[in-house]
Amino acid sequence: MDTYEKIIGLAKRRGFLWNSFELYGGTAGFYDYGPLGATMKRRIEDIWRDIYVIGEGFYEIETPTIGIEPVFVASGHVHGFSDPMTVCSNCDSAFRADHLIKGIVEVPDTLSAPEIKQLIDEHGIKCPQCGGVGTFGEVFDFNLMFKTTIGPGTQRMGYLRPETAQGMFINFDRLFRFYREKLPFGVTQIGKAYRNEISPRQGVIRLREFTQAEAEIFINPRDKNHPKFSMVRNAVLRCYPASHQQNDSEGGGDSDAAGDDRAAGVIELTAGEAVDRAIVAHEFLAYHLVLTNHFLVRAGVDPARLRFRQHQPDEMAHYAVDCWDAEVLTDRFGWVEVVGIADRTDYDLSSHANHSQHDLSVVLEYDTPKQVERIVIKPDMSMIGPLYKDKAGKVLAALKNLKEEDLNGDEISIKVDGEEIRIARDVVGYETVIEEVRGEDVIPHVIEPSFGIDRIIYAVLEHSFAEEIVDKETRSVLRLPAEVAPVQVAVLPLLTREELIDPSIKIVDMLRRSGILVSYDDAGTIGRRYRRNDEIGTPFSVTIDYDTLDDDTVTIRDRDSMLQIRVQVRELAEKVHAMMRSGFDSP
RNA sequence: GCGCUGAUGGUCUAAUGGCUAUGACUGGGGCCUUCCAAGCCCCAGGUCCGGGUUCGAUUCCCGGUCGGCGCACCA
Repeated sequence: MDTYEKIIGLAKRRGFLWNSFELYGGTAGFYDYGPLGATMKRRIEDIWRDIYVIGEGFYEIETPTIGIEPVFVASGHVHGFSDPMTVCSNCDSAFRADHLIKGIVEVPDTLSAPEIKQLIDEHGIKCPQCGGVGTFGEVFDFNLMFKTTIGPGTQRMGYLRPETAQGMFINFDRLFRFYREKLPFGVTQIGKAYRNEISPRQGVIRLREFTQAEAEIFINPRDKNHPKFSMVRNAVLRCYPASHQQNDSEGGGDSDAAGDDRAAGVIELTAGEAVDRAIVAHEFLAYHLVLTNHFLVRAGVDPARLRFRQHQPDEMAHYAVDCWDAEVLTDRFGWVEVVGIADRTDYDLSSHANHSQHDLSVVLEYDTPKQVERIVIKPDMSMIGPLYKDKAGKVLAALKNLKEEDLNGDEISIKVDGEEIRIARDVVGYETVIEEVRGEDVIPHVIEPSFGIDRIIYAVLEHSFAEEIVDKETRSVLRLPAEVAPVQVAVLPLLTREELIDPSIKIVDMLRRSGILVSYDDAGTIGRRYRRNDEIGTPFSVTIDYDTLDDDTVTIRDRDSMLQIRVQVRELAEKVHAMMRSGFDSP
């Protein structure tokens, strides 16, 4: 049994993760979070909020999970998020149609489905599976977005969002005002996204409905330095730069098997070095690599099984400047992407500006207004008007665009509708004025860290899972950080006796009132109950014994060391809170 | 989506063309028990779905669903 099986088995048995719709036979690509899973997920999301919403001041917004068609036309998902496919009628194998004609056309992306089909037929493409010629059926587009209709009738198309990002981009102008028209600012969203995967497998690693936590940070394209970079300059990152990935068969490599040397190309360096040596494109991106690293480790990812892999140039979206994936090492799937951190430039805002016909540029005010010398051209319209009649308007516009150097000589040459027109110099007057320019129009660039919460939860489960031999028995333990454990304290009467149960119940109430997630368990022997709690990652167990009745003390038992300390009941809540922050207080 | 393969209590598993479908673990109740899955008694719980063959199907056949592996896919 490999680790994946153990984790999924444990998660199923103990109420972390269940296959959805199991009562009706189940459906691939959907998972339910059970009581412990949902609690753990919420707590991981809260760590994320603590870092991004509170720590960075990036407010969280909430936008619909259904989007209208124009949004996804602008984002490129309607056209780009689908793949042309075709099926061989002989062996029923399905193929990417554009891949079949790769050797024939340079850019198959631009072709329509019928055009691809025609090329396949003309060139007698063989089926890679069975070798059949002329066996391919029609080429059809398979779009990975779930489609629906909005309102009665079927007129208006809607799509379930394939990412949460677009909801933030299309609110840019509102957000910019909210943040009082200053760059940089950030906004976040945690929510569901949907992709109708062709063949989802690998359990929770590839889902049709999943949770994303995304931040969109709008920055000044002229200044990608980060105001707080000095605070993270010395933070160490495990980087796997594109230039070190040559030996990998594929840049992606997220699910290729084995390979113990995969760490070979990984280098450890500080964020400062990464920027100084131009390994990471700029400070803003490096700052967010560090922040991502903080978050993942705090959530319970093993730092030794975490790396930042840079996208290869051909792997990156064409508009992106630089892109890094946080990857975690898993037992069965190898390195798996859990976070993508990209500089998306002005691609999204420009595209929405074009498609929506709304200007999304902002004025960047200079610190001090610049004095700019400018010439103002003053043509004599009483001459030009009668001379050029219906063309006069265009002539005027062309003249206004002239530069000072164009005004030398006796004649001025302009082009109107491709025709050269010469105008006597003395018809056009001009003067030089000093203007105050307060700023310039720019479209902000976007830094986007995008987190796959479900994958992170799986990674945390796997990385915190351990089996150890204690007294010849195997002890399964989830070494979850106290901050993410779905049960923080188990309260256990040493024996199932009324005189111990009564004070135990009182202690449960007391701890719960102080905000601790408590479970109470009096079934079976004390050892069995410790093991049960080890398996779900409960960091501390409080045991009530006969000494409790005498001197009002209880023991606190530490999940990881299995050691115990004795504390006064009146100090218990405070001690537990302290230990959840800074670890078990060893005897 | 294609090919191969599997599916029996919550979990793991045995067996079978007809008989009360096996066992372990877990779970519930009780006895015992003064700190790391001890023991004893009792209880609950199962043949993935649909169709076919058959007097009779959990078992054989076909289709579906789900899982695993390989191929393809993973903006």
